[in-house]
Amino acid sequence: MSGRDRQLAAWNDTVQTRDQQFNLKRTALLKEAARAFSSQGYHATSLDDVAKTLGVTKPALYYYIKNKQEILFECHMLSQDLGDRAFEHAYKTGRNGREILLSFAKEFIESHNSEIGDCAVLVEFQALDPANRKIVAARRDKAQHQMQAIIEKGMADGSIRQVDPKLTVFFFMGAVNWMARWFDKDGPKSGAEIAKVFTDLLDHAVSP
Amino acid sequence: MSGRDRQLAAWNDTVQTRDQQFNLKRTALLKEAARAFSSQGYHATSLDDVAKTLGVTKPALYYYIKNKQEILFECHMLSQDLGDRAFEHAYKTGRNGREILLSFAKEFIESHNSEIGDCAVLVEFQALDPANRKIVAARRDKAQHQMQAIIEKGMADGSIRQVDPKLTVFFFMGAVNWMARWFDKDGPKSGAEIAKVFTDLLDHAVSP
Amino acid sequence: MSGRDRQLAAWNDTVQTRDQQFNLKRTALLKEAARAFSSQGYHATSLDDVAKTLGVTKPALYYYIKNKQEILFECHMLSQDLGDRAFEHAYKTGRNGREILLSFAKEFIESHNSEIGDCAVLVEFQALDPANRKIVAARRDKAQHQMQAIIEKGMADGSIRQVDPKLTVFFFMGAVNWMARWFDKDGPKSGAEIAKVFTDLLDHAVSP
Amino acid sequence: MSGRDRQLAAWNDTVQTRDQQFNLKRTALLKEAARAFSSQGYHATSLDDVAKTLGVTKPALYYYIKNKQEILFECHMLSQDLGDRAFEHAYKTGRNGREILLSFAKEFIESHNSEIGDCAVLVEFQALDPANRKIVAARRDKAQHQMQAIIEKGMADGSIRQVDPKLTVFFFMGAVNWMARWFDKDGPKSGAEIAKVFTDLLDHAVSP
DNA sequence: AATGAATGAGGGTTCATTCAT
DNA sequence: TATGAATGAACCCTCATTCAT
Repeated sequence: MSGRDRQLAAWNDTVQTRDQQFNLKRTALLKEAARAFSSQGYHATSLDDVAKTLGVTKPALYYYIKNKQEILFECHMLSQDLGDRAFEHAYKTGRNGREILLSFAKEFIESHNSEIGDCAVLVEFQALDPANRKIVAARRDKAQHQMQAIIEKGMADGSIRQVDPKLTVFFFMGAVNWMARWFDKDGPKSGAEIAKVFTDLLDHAVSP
Repeated sequence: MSGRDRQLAAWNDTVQTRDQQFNLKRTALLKEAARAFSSQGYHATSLDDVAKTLGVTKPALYYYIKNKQEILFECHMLSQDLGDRAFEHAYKTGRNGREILLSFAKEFIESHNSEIGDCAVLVEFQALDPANRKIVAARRDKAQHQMQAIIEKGMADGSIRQVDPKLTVFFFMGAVNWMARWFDKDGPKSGAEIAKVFTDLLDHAVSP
Repeated sequence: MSGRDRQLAAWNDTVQTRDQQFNLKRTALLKEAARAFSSQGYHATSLDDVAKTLGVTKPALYYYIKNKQEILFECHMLSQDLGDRAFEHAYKTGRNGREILLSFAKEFIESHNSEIGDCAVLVEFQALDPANRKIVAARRDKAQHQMQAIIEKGMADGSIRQVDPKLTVFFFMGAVNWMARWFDKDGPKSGAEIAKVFTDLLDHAVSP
Repeated sequence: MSGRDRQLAAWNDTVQTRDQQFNLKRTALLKEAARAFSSQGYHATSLDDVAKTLGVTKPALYYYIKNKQEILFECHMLSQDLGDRAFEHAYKTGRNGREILLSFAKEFIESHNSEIGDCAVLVEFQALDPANRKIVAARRDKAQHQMQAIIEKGMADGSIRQVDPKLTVFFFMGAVNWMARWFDKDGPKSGAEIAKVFTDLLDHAVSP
């Protein structure tokens, strides 16, 4: 059962309670939108397209969301939640800076490929409303600082060579964000395989 | 004299011949559009914005270009020209696979930061018309294969460790393409400095 | 107990028989709609607003009315019923043209302020469907002629000076209809006080 | 040549300079919109209707105005300008409170019937945006106070009997505003005739 | 008797594009 | 060469209305 089909199933499945139904459908909407935003971009995605894919008409979407902006904002929130969880997991499993960094990297990529859309590392920061942008930017900056701190810790404990922490984060996050534009869930490599390769490249890039 | 001012100067400079004038202005248009596309995206950039920045009205642009698509297409061509030149330069200066790869990487980043827009590594492949997309995709695939061949050569001559060539290319090109979204020519790091750091990270990522 | 609360009470009160219940709730609906139409206008009032004020959801309204038009039409009917009753009362109490006119005026204003909404002299004739408009126009014209006849009677019996009967009716009805836009039941003047002042102004306007 | 035709002529007339042309057309737009708002109401008037009457397509209107709200706001401004001019004229011509009041009343009605739309005493205060409403309300309140002051002056100088100044203003302005709903420029009475009748009724209503 | 969910029609607004001047 | 003016297509969003439950 492919990702798209799973979403449509979620939209039509009817065994749950009202509330569960609502949340399932809303999530299906967000995932499909995330997928579309990732592959075509926010402005190039019309709500008509999203609705058609979900098998409903455009106004039906407004039962679940306030407007198009809210979809984009919620997608960012979902993505950042995955980032937070990846951090938590990494802190628990890694024993030094480098291990924490690599654990985060792997988890971050894998979770984005499996949980939102079909690889919906979210991309369109600039399309956010000023108010929403502020919120997203705050979390994003915090995450960036967390990554930098991990790298600095690694440089201190000797597990990471001397690098520019900030640019190293940008370097890696660029590689990851860019996946949204080329990743194909039906392609030759699975999300997990890509996560492994990317993590390995990062490993060598920063190892002493 | 900053990049923006230089473009406006190009638009208004009047000593050249008709033909030179036309080409200068057309190039100024493409650069400004590339800059805008890079920072906000193709669909979020209106021709009104571009025209206003250049100090003309929207219909004036149509004297220099056929339509908005043509701008995007030409920007891709410019970017790919820079890629080709970076390859040529790299083949001349590198003595083994790794040196060629790194030479290309550095040249590619630097030239994009100095010659088109203010770092206009072009980003919106999906916004191209089918016809244009085919052309751009062909060149892009060729460049990708060139990079892969360089990596394979490096693995053969022992200058590059065993990696997945294709994903390594995607990894690095992601990091580079992503620059368009965050690079600030007035920021703390120059394009050349970033090129150095990114090349160094790539170096360690692939070195044996 | 304020007007709004009374309506909500009507909606929720449950001692009556089925039929009484139905009629009470339907009337509560019409009154609240009349109030909303009067203050914001027909097109600016959404059924969602009306439903929310009544503590129900929008589709529930359709149990009591056929559609939004019907509400408007029924409001006009209610208002015109009040007009008819005011005429009956005036004919009984007035002894000459002027007394009849003033009696009607006072009764008309007072009844509108107390019985429908919080002063819902109905205003949106133009928003009626052609079919409904025809019906309402017929009654309205009849009422207008009644008023003109009263004025003419007054001019004949010497209690009213020579005026243009039709424009005098328009003059006064304009003043009254306009109340819907500014009357505030919690304001400094009660409906009865305003009725008195307006009747007095009319009195002097037409007295010999 | 009727009012509607005159507007269309204004739209198409081409002898003036660019700037004059622009202003003429913008004014024609505002007048036609004022006419439509007056007879059907703001929300019931679609820009498509306005455009069609002017012989253009809807987006063409946006060359002259920012959005629908701006039209409504500008109409209020035009109307209030006429009010200001009527006050000035009245202060000059009237020798006591009553004369000033009546002079204002006559001028106000006449100018609205001849200068904006076909009697576009503006009506839809509640449809204004909060920001615009604040501005319009300030001017409206000032005008209301001016009228009250005139009435008080009349009561002081003995030319006006003891009345409630505020309600008297509301009474008369209601009669006048209501004209927008029934006045027909092709009807039996001209604007000037109605102005005369209404002023006469006001005169008797307030005279000692 | 009332609700959750969905639809179709319509309206405001933006924007690439054209054309006469 | 460049502008003013206008258009058509597309999009977001609202709302009255329906229907199964």
